[in-house]
Amino acid sequence: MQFEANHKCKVGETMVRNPDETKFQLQHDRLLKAAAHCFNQKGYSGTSLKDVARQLGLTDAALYYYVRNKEELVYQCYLRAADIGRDAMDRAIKDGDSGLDQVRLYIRYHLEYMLGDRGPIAIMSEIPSLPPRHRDQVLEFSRLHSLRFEALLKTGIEDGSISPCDIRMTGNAIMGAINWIPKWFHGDQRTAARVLQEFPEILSCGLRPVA
Amino acid sequence: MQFEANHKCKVGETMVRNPDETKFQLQHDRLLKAAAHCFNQKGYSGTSLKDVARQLGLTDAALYYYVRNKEELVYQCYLRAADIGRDAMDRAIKDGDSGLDQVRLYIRYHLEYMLGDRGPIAIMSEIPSLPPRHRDQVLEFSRLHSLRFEALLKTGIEDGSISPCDIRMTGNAIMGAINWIPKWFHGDQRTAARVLQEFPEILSCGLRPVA
DNA sequence: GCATTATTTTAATCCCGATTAAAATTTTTT
DNA sequence: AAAAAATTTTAATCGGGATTAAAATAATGC
Repeated sequence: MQFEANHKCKVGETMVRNPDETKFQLQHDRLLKAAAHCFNQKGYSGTSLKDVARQLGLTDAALYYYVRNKEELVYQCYLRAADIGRDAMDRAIKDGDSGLDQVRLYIRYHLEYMLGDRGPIAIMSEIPSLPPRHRDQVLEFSRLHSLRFEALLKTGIEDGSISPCDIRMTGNAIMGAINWIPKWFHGDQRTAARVLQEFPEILSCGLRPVA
Repeated sequence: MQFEANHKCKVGETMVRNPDETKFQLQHDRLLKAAAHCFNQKGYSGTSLKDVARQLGLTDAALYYYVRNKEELVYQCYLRAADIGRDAMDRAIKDGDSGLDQVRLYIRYHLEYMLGDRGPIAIMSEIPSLPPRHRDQVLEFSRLHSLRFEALLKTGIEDGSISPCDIRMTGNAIMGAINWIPKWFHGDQRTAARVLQEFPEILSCGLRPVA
């Protein structure tokens, strides 16, 4: 994903786009993470741009250099979250053997991202409050992701690694448990390790066939 | 739990407390449910009192007859949620046989309340944004509830109905899956029945000993 | 070191939502 | 039906947070 600065650049005329945008990219990335943290903590409307800015040692007005407005900030946070989720899913499908295996790996990879360098990731809990265009797009991404996850379950049931179940509900349960993590996890590495250790097993062991 | 009107009543003097407070109670209860619905949907800060009032066919100012302010509204929603959770827990412990049985029953009862007449129930996702006094109290209730749930798991492990696991993480996973439901459930009875049918099994089948 | 571009701040504006007091309406009591 | 109490509305205040423009500062290329 590529994000652009808010400032207008007449390319090839007076102003020139910064050829090496790494500085901007880096700050922009920090911004999305700080925002994700705040949004997860206090919700979209509950966090002021000042809150986010404070974490970056900036003024609220400074954020407008990186983002058109607050709504675009959540939007981009959500896009980033979708990206990361997709990434975890892709890897799980590639690396996984059976369906159960892929499910377990997806959970693992996703958690590694959430709790590791790429975290915090915004939980998409306020999609309805986005304006129609963005909402529909994010909703579509979210729907797609759910479908892919459900497909893993289906695969598992077909290859016998997962015992038959209501795919939709099972998917909702597993995703819910994952999405709720930011509500009680507050960054200590001890706990992060424990989550990484336990969750993939907890969330997938109920799927195994009784044999 | 008993809630009082915002209006001051000099009992035994000029003004007399309404002897039959059922009208007030009823409206107050409707208010908490409407608020819970909004809060679950758009978050605490994201919902205006006007939003809540609209659902009741009232003006925003009218709500102040029932609660001191917006914060007290969430607070009471959370107290109500705690009450209902406690209720489900009490019944589960009373009715349940083994630890696993109690866990399953707790999930069942809680879902019946959430999706039935007592719903919607506010998910306590914004405890941190309450003012210190209320926050600490709700946090305590929440902590207690989690402990009781973990105790069920412990009982189950001891009586052999649940296979050994990380109690804390398992509890978090199950509670998370439940708490997330309002994010995707939007009131259709078809789905409600399905949740009720599937969730207790999904969330507890992973606990059984492999044997 | 100068000129240009990139980044941030200062200092306003603007609007929305919470809150309140007083007035109006509805309900209950007698 | 009048009086009292309960409930709701109207109309105002008030502050906070989003947003913007212009100015200031930092960084970079030459």
